[in-house]
Amino acid sequence: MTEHRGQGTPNHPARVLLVDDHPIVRQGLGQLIDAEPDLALSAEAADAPAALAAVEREVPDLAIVDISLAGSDGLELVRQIRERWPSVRVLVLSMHSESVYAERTLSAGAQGYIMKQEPPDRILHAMREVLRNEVFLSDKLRAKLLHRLVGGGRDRERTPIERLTDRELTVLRLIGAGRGTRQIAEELRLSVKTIETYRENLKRKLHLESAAELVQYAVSWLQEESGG
Amino acid sequence: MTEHRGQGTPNHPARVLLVDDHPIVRQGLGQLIDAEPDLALSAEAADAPAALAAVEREVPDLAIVDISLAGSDGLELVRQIRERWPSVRVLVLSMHSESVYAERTLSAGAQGYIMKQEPPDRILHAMREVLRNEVFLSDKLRAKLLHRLVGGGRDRERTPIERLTDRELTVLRLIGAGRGTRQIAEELRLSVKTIETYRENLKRKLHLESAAELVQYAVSWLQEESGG
DNA sequence: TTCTGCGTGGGGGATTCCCCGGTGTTCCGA
DNA sequence: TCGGAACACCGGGGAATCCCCCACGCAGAA
Repeated sequence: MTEHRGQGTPNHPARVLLVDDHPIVRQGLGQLIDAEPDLALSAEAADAPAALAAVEREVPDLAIVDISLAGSDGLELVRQIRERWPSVRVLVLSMHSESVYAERTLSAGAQGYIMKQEPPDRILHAMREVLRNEVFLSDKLRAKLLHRLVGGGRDRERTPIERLTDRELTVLRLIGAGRGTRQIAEELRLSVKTIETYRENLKRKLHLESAAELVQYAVSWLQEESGG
Repeated sequence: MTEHRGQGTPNHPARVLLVDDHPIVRQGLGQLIDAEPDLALSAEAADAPAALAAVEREVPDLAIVDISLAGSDGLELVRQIRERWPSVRVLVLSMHSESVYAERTLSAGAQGYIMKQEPPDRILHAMREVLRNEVFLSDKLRAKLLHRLVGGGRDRERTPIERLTDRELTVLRLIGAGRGTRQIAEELRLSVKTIETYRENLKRKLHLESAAELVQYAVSWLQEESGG
């Protein structure tokens, strides 16, 4: 087996780029990385343009990206990094609960998703897993995805959104637009019961646990759709 | 003039308590404080109960509190600290834009408000100002508050969000995070009926027509809050 | 044909929505 | 010092919904 760049041996520590708009978070992560002999801080960036410039300049082994960057979209940054520098692995660090964002970050090209609430040693573990070319996810999320593979035949490469029916997609848009069940039924000239069925199907297919989470998902998905 | 405790002389460094639910942020702030001879890290806490226990045990000179603690309300924590230990000064550290939260934190008893987007030396400066018994705010916010005192027309220039009650704002955040009514009631240890009342008030104050619109509003508001 | 997915609808209990009402406290101005 | 807001909290009750089941017809695929 040929040698991989950035495997993180003590002789050649893996070079890490931090992308977060909070200086304190960068400081905390930087210290965390400095204390590890197999990791080295390559550069820091506070926004997407600076991050892309740093990637171009440094071509790090790993980029840790906060998806809720000020102004622009962290997801789009992940997409651009992975598209133009496939060798740069990406670990997404977020303060949001994984139910809404984790799958999107993976389909944007990230190799891992971890929350800021996690303890430092777990974050280090996530970084090393991603550097070893493994995918890092919480056990809960991993179970979700595995469960899908077992049941699903050829659908595994499709994003959850793409597995939705036309009608389900229409209903999802209307939910994201702030419409209630009865209102959707009237607009589509369908029974309220039918809309309820679609909402159930949406919850199941998108792995959401409640109607509240469904609306949250729909609104943020719709914003991402129309906003970039 | 008698000597004040915790003035932060090199002989008696000011003792600082960190309250934040993100370990990385605590690490970054902790390192920041350790590097300063006039400041000393007293304790850390990840949630409100642990913070209150730490205050009781340590009685620090300064508490740095993140208002968006997981689940419960950081504002309420500030209130309780200031009520029971008036000698403990509080600096609120937040990722949210100051226009919404800064005034509330001041009237809850905090002596300062600073955003996580600020550079570390400015955060240190804010800590020292508060320890010197000065109020720390950004110039912009300081001007805004003065302007409000001069001009009598108070509510005219206030955004609908700024007219919300503290509790209403907390509930709005939880709605935007995808929580249902029952879940919010459990997290805040209140009756379901109380949460229903807050939702009604939110709808009325934000000029929304239905629960669906309220959730839509809450989700998109929270996204632009945490992203900009 | 049989099977599977899709669009459509229903039953029924639990929960929420949405309007009404109330209490107790705090704070502020007359 | 005496209202009178504003705020936090809670309840009743009927309508609407959520959320778990199920069913039917129809198209295309196996």
